Amino acid sequence: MRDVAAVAGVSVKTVSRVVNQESGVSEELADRVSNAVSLLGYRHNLAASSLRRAGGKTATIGLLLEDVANPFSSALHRAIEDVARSRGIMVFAGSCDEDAARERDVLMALISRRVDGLIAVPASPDSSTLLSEPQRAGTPIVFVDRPITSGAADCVAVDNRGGSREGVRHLVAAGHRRIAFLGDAPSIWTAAERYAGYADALSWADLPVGRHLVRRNVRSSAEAEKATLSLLAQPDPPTALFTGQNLITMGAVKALQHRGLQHSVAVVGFDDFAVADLLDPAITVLAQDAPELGRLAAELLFRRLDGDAGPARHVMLPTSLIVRGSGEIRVR
Amino acid sequence: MRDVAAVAGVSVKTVSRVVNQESGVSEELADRVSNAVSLLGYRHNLAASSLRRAGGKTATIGLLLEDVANPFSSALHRAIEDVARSRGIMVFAGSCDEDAARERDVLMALISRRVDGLIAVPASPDSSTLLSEPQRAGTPIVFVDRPITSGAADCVAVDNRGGSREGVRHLVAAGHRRIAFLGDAPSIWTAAERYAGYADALSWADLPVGRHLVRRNVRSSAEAEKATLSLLAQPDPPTALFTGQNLITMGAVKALQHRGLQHSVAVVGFDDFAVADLLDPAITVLAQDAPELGRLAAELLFRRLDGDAGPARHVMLPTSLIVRGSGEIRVR
DNA sequence: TCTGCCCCTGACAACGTTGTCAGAACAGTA
DNA sequence: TACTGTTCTGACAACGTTGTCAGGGGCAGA
Repeated sequence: MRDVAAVAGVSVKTVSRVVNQESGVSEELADRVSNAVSLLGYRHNLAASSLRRAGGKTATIGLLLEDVANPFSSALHRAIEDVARSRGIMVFAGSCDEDAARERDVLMALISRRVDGLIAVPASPDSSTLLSEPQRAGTPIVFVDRPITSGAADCVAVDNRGGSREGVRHLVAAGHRRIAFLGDAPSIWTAAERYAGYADALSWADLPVGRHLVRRNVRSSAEAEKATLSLLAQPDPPTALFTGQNLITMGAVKALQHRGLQHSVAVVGFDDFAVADLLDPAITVLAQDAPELGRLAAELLFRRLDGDAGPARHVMLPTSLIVRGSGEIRVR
Repeated sequence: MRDVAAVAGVSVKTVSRVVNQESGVSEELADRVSNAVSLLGYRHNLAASSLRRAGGKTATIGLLLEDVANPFSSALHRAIEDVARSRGIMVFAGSCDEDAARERDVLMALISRRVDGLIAVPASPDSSTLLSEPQRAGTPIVFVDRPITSGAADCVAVDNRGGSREGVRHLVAAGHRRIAFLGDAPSIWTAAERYAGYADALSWADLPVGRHLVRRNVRSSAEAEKATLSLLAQPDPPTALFTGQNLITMGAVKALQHRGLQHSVAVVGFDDFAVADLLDPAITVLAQDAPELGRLAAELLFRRLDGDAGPARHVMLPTSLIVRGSGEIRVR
């Protein structure tokens, strides 16, 4: 900037004014400065700028995701990026792998970089650092997909419980009475909610929640496949499966295909996935609108950055049941 | 930091020393400082630090992707993140949507933020800004998935042409002589290479490249579906399809299912995708190792950041043919 | 001609750090 | 005791920018 000023024969402050498009610089000087800028290939240094500027805004937000490579996370990421970009803001994204220690590391790295705001999918609902550290630093944080129970904070999530209830009722309506549940670890809030919805629907239909029909610690597609095989090998096997997550759905379908039961055992899965409609039968799912979730979270965050100091808001989005075939297989 | 110094009764420089874990601070003072740090909840400001520090490193790299939400891009992203994190470096990722103007915007935003290095999937092979701007700023850049032709630069890519050749030969070996090609816009380097591999294989087998069997501007799954239907409606329809990208593969499969031809028309696709093995028939694909691609790109970049000033390197990874059924359907 | 006002412009300090260097305190040696 | 060397500490300037404020010049009105 000093060099530009020297070439243009003005002061650095005038260069600063031109670069920031402030008013009150004569056209002639502005032109001289612009020319010097392109001559020297000068690029504005945002870090130095935000250091001095009021509020020290860095035009940067941080994103704590489960895994940037997972389709749900990356759909959130993209939606948030789009909102951020419309305001000239860049996004740091970090993967936490459902691991509290890793989550804390990423959080601290983001705070060190003085992000203006944070959006997080919390690994655990009772993380205290996720609330206290941003608060201490004066950085607003919005939670997506899962709330946090250790304090009040903005949150955008889907109606996991209601959606699951609807999905399981759909199976009941097809005549099923032995409906199995396969889900992620109950420590994950969404998995717990989805199980609760399953239990709701069964009790609404006056059906018992059979322990032998429930698998609540399924962590991967391969585990889902094994768990499904073990469910099917029982004396009184389920006639329908409710799967609590897309990887689990895929594993379960694989197991059904393996046993040649894909046309006789019904499946409803939580979360849509690519080509679910190309399978035979096509898979009935409860879809959640991840882009919308991300967009809303970003807008909540930017409202905070714009000065909104109102009470914490909770936004709940509905899921939608997409009927494709696998969930409409009637009981034999 | 000034506050911490006041509380600990030392100078700011001593606080700086403790925070950076420099040697040569007596244990007593270091303890006093540490206590003051946690008492006040002080957090190191990396932006200010990098402003002053030699070389002005920001411990940050930038990633220019096609779309953070696309599975290939996000797999790259994750692999790069993992290498970066092991060095305490955060990653900015931006989506360019194959659009040169958008790419330029993201690039400039990253340069303004003084990223230490860049990794890019270039939208076009002859972008000059993508080389000149980082060079001017002294920021090393590594290209992934596609090279850039307008100058010498590090690049990590897959053997698109060789892989496609292998895939098409596989179809030829199953007796096919009318093999269609469906691919993305030829302006995208990978699409052009894959088409070249297709043409190579046909000429190797002394088969003509029939214009009526080639569709080179397919941009989405829906377009692929339409294009496939039009190919099949011809008087002399193809007996096999070679699809140049996973969304195209999905669209083509959908069209085949629609016409009930999935068991009579062979398909080999470039790029693997989730549940390709659950379809009926399961889809034979040429898989590329995206995480490895990302890892290698990140390591090349960090080698540059560590001072390697050698000539530009090109790394080429092989693809692997995964035989699953759809590509082994023999000609009737 | 002088006063007052507005418009431009630039000098200077400050943002939160760290590199440089000099000084203080102490121990060891002649 | 005087000198040297080592270890620890702090004052100061600087990184690249912008907020603040004051000064210079031009113009209208008295």
